[in-house]
Amino acid sequence: MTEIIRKILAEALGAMGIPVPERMEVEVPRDEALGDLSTPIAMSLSKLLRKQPQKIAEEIIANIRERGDFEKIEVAGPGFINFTFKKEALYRSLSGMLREGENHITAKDIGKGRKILLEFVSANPTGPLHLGHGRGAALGAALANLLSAAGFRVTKEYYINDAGRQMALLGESVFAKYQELFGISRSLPEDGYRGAYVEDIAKKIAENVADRYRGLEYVHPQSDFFSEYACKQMLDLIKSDLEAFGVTFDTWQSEKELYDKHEVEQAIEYLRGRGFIYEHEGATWFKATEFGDEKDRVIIKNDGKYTYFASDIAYHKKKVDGGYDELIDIWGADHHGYIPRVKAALESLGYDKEKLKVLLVQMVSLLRGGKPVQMSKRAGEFITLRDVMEEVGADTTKFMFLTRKADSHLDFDLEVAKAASAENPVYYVQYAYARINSILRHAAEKSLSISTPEAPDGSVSADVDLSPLEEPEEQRLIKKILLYPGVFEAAVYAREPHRITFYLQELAGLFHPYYNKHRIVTEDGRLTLARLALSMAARRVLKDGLHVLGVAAPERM
RNA sequence: GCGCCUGUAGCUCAGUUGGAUAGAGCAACUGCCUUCUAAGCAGUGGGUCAGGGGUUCGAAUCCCUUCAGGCGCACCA
Repeated sequence: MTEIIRKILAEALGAMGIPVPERMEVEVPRDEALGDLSTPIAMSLSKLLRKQPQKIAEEIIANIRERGDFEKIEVAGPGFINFTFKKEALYRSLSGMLREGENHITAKDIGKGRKILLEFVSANPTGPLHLGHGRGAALGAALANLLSAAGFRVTKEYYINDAGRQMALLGESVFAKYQELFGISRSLPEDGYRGAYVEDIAKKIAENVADRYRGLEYVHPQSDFFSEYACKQMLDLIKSDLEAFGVTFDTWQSEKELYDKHEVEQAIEYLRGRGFIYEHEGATWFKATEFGDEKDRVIIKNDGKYTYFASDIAYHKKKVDGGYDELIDIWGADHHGYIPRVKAALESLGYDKEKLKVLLVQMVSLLRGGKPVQMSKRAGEFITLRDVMEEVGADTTKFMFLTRKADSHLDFDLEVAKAASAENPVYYVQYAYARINSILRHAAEKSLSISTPEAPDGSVSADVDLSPLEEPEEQRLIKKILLYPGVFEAAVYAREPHRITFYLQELAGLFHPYYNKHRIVTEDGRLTLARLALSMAARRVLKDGLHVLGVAAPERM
């Protein structure tokens, strides 16, 4: 519907010789009595044209050619142009949507096949995923679904930090536990890992190799064996946690591999050739300040070891070289200070830094009954993503994450999430979907069903006469359903899946009262078919939206 | 000290990139199942949009400032 308004506005402005603004705002008026859709465009043009908004609005209206779809178009308030559709126009749009099936939503093809590399989670394989990772996972997966549905070619990537000190620490921690299994006391390294999972891995190794490494020192080659084994175990655990959470990846990029294939060296040498690398006090530095960062950054320490940033340069070079039109990184907000240097790296490599978009996910505070849950990774006491999934459920957890925009802090209260489970927003939306399915089943028993591309087994064509839908609840529902493509599009442009979440709650919030007040399946065949068609349309949008969010759409509850 | 994020109903959060009288869910209170699913519905109460200044036709939204919370400011990852 918003598309129709934009089109006729553009035509009218064109006829008036006014340049069409890039972004024409079309919104739903606060009060439905004002109209179905509204635009403040006359007010925004007021300054440019040096005319009163009301006058401009009137002129625009006078220049609108195709007004056949509208009951009325009028100026209101300080200069809004309000549009009210004819019922027939709404019925026509809804019929079109039913006929087109899934294509209706993605038909616009915003992405036009452009390639996006979406990197998210990328948690170090040194411990299980926690709730903050879950938030990134939920957002990343939803964003990938959203962008894919909009016609982008999205690759979901997980970057594995399997090189460097942390892996050595993990290996040594496991090694210490392994020795303990044979009654040999070894102190953990100072910053070692203490979780129960460390012991689990040690036990697994003992099962496999028995006492082969008993009593040895933590040096090559056993150090490599332990750290690599532990890393693999952790990755398996992370993968299975993500899978249980319903999040999958297309590619897993290993940091170690960047070193093994000399891609880090090559990237640095390339930059050295361009004059952005220098030696100072025994270390190798990158001239980040040339590209707007606060200070230059060390990439090789004076002990000869690379910093994390060194491999990140190579990694992001690899990303761009992969032929992607856009890179999206989802990071925890605690890494925000890192953005300027990575952008600097991209620029120094000769790439457009605007290609990279970093989405920051704010911290999650885990509460139980209003009190913070104490978590200490060092002591190995923390609640993992899996714990939360088992306690409150994956769908609820995801939905909670996706009802917030990424950059706001989040209090996740286990008691609230659980206690409210019966009246959780996620169930409200899912219930609407399940309820519609129940109605359709009921209708099918009475040999009443309608055929649409997604339900081809029906006996009646989608060209149902919708004109019996005259109740205000029905009008509201139709309009809300027809708004979905616009909401979807806005969510895509803003890269904000949470807009879908809120829309779905609103849609469910119209269907439930409708259901409660009116019967879908009645003695009146014409009315019944029309209502079934409306329900089908709502069902499709709910299903599509839930799919984007990565939340289950249950046939029954 | 500097930088980034946040501050909206008792609680958790939206607010369509500056638009009309600021919304939803929880929580509280009152009603509704013989009928397609009560995980639902109908109704009631609830606000100095942290405070102050500015920009303009118009500000929760943009700018400045104060306050509060969080997170960063490594030759850590």
